Order: sequence, then structure tokens, then C-alpha cells
Amino acid sequence: MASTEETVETGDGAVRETPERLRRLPSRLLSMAAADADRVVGAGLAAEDARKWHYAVLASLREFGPASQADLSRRTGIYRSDMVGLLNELAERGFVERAPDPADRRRNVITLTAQGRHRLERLDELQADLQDQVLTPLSPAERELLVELLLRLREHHERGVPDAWDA
Amino acid sequence: MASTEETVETGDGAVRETPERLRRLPSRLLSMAAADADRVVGAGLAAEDARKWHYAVLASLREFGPASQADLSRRTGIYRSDMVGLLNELAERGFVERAPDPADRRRNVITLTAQGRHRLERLDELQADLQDQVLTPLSPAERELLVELLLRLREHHERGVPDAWDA
DNA sequence: CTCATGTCAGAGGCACTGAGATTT
DNA sequence: CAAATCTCAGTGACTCTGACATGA
Repeated sequence: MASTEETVETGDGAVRETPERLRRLPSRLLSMAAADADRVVGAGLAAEDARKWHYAVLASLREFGPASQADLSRRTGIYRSDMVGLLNELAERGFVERAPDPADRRRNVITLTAQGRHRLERLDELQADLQDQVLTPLSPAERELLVELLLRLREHHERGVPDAWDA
Repeated sequence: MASTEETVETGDGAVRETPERLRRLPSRLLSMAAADADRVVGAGLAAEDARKWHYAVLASLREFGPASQADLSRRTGIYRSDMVGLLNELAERGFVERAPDPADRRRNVITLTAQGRHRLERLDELQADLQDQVLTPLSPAERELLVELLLRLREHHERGVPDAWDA
């Protein structure tokens, strides 16, 4: 186990220190925390044959009623192009219906089915559980705080976005 | 501009409400904040022909001295497979040198060059500026707080990781 | 024999772009 | 005419897996 390094090392060989410059780098911490959270939520939803976008679209339909695909895109942040395949999945599973809009024949009207409503209720429970898993190490007050801080970051940056999907 | 919707709408047609269920969903806020931060940092670094991994590797070398590629992987969290191409980039630019380790002929010893040190100093300044941009809406105390909260999340989840890249 | 290392080839999920056909 | 909608095809960055040859 020879080594030419004149550096910090843990005797037996396992080296796992994180450089000081990286340890508290906010953008890095954000990325890692987001990746962890995505893994947890993604795995949890996948176990019930869902993805996070399913939840986003179903929630949007439930709260705002039937909508065109473009409206769903704007409300969920999912690109119009990706919405197509996503709605195929949801329609296959019987959670939404896609019908041409008689009032504007360019559009489809997407409607939540009864099955879709039940699905959403199930996913609501699942999400509560998964978010709880993600935030385990934080107290209720700290969770609140984190959400507020992230919202402030979000508000700020959404003003610089070219809004590619609504132009 | 006819519409069959019985839903919230902003008179002239632009629809951009976010569903309640999504607005404060922690995993979603984390993802969006991370994506915003990545965009800012990525663009800033790209403007000087760098990427965030360049910074991670240079920082690691500066703080711990010459190291093998595997050690660099463990310290930066970058997979050993991706480290190869990354080090090619850094070597092409003259920031690191790659030489076989005479003491263990499986390994390469990666060394920071003088140019690499200067590069890192430049990137230090850039990073300070970019992190500041990312955190603009937060006070110094709030920035501290955010970092602490994210670190706590991180500590918790890194215990569940299979540590794919060191097995 | 085992394990670690460096390398390559590629999968899979994701954000995003571009363009075409249709309709307003 | 310009603009919006839906759709498809494809790019590019990223994370991650699998396998292989070499050597400890």
C-alpha cells in the first residue's frame, strides 16, 4: 500500500474527505440534496407505477379543472413536447381523457376521470410519506424554514427565465 | 379566444397558476432551486471554458495533493468512468499532469500544475461571484441557515447510499 | 483467487430545441 | 399575414452500469 502522496490519508487506504471548497458550496449542496430527494421520491412513486409528472398533471387537473395541453405545460413547467407522451401514459392507465376541443379545434381538452381522482388521492398519501422521508432529519419548524428559503430563491430566478415554453 | 374551461384564468389567456399541491412540495422546490443554481453556475463557468467538475477536481488536488483517479472519484463524487474524460480535458489545458505511479503500476498519479493552481484561483473568484448570484435574495444569516439545513439533509441520506463507486 | 484501478461503451432519464401540420 | 396548438424527431448534459485488461 505504498503511496507517494504527502497528503491527508486515513491510514488503511480509504480516502473520503471532501475538499473544503466544496463542502459548503451552496449550488453543490442544492444539487446533491435535490438528487437525493429525487431518488427517494422517484423510487417511491415507481413502486406504484407512477412518476412525479403524473402527480403534477393530476394535481393540476384536479385543482383547475379540464385544460388544454399547453395550459398544463405552463402550470406544471413540463415542456409541451414532453406533455404528449406523458398524457399518453395517463390516458392508457385511464386517469385522464383526451378529446378535441370543439370551441378551438387546435386544442385537446384533457379531463380527469373518476379513476384519475382516486389515483391522485392515493398519490397524495404516498407523497406525504415520501416528503416526510426526504425531510426526516429536520424538525417541523426547520422544514417550514427550508421551504420558505427555497421559495424565495425560486421567486427570484423565475424572473430571469426566457419562458421558452410559452413564447 | 373562446374556451370551455370553468377554471381559474387570467382574462386575456395567459394561465400560469401553480397547483397548491405542488407549490410548497419540498422535493420539487429542491429540484427547481438546484436547476436554477446549476444554470447560473454552469453558464458562468462555461463563459471561461470550465465546468463545475473542473473546479471540484482542481480543489481536491489543491487541498489534498497529488492523488490517484480513484481517490479523486471518491472525494468529488464523480464516477471513475467519467473521471477519465474529465482529466483528459484538464490535462489538455495544462492544469494537471497524469503520470503512472511507480509504486503501484495500476494507478496514475494526478498532479496539479502551476497553471492549474492559477486556474483554481481564478475559479475561486468566479465561484464566489456565482454563488452570490444564486443566493441573491437571501441575507447572510439566511444563507448560512440554508447551507446548514442542506448539510443535515445530506448527512442523513449519504448513509443510505450503496456507495457504488467505491465498492 | 480476490480485489482495485483505469478505460471504454452504452443505457436511461431528463431538459430542451426545431420543425411541420393544423387552426385561429 | 402572424400566432398558438399538438406532435414528433432529435440533441446534449448527466448519472450510472457493465465489462475488460492489468496489476497488487
